[in-house]
Amino acid sequence: MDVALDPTLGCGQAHRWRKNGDVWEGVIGNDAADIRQTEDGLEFSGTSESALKHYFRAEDDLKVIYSDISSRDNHVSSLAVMCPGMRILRQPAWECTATYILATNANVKRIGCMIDSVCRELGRDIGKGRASFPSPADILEGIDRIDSCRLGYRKDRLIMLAQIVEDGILDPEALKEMDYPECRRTLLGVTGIGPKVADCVCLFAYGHLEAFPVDARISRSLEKVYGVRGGYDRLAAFGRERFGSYAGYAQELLYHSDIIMRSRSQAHSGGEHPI
DNA sequence: CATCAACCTGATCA
DNA sequence: ATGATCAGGTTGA
Repeated sequence: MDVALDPTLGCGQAHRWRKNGDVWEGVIGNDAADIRQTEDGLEFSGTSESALKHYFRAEDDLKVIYSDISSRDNHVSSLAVMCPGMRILRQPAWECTATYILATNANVKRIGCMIDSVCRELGRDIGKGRASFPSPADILEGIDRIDSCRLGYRKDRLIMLAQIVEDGILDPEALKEMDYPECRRTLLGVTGIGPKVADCVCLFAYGHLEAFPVDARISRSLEKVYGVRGGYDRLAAFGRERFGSYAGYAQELLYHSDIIMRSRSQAHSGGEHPI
């Protein structure tokens, strides 16, 4: 399995990975996993190889996927060359849905803070100072401690989500059987899940690789690179039509390149040299 | 279907 | 130092 850890774990599709030296520390399911990139693969502890392969979607043939989206678009083609080994993850359905409900209208840093505190306050200790992402029952049982997580208006949305899952009104497992349109439609029925979150969950949890989530970054990229502008549906449709059945991979490449570009331009803009 | 203000909170900027 | 603005959106009018 060819995978580049840095772009895969560091580009914001999953929010719980932190790089400590050359080791990526995080949580996969209930495993406190540590992963390190070596010359010829991965070195890992705290989890199993099968769990790792599942999480990294080892069955995705990057060669096929990259060449498909590259053949459709020159810009993405050059990004693919610059960023080999970036993979879409397969995150646990419940966790992914809950974290993306929390990840609305906040910057990356704050999203990380919110999710960390939710795990710390409501999840279970899994060793190495890490905690699992809380189950719906964990959240409902610890509901009196949730204020300390400072989720703002996301708090009620998270509680409602936990409640409908606990009540069996929404079954994250059942959505695995659905195709992309049905999965998306079902998710959109949940309070707090709009088109962007629905597409993220479709892509990062349910493996609908044709999903093309449009966030603020992608919106900027599409305008800058392709001169396309418009509302959510228009931009998402553009992405799916242009990049095809692996539009989600193209989206991640565009997203990742925007991070690189913006961090570069910031570094050259001057004016932010503290001390 | 497009537009728009309001919404928790914490960081950044003027 | 203190107020405005913004940040990986969603909702309801």
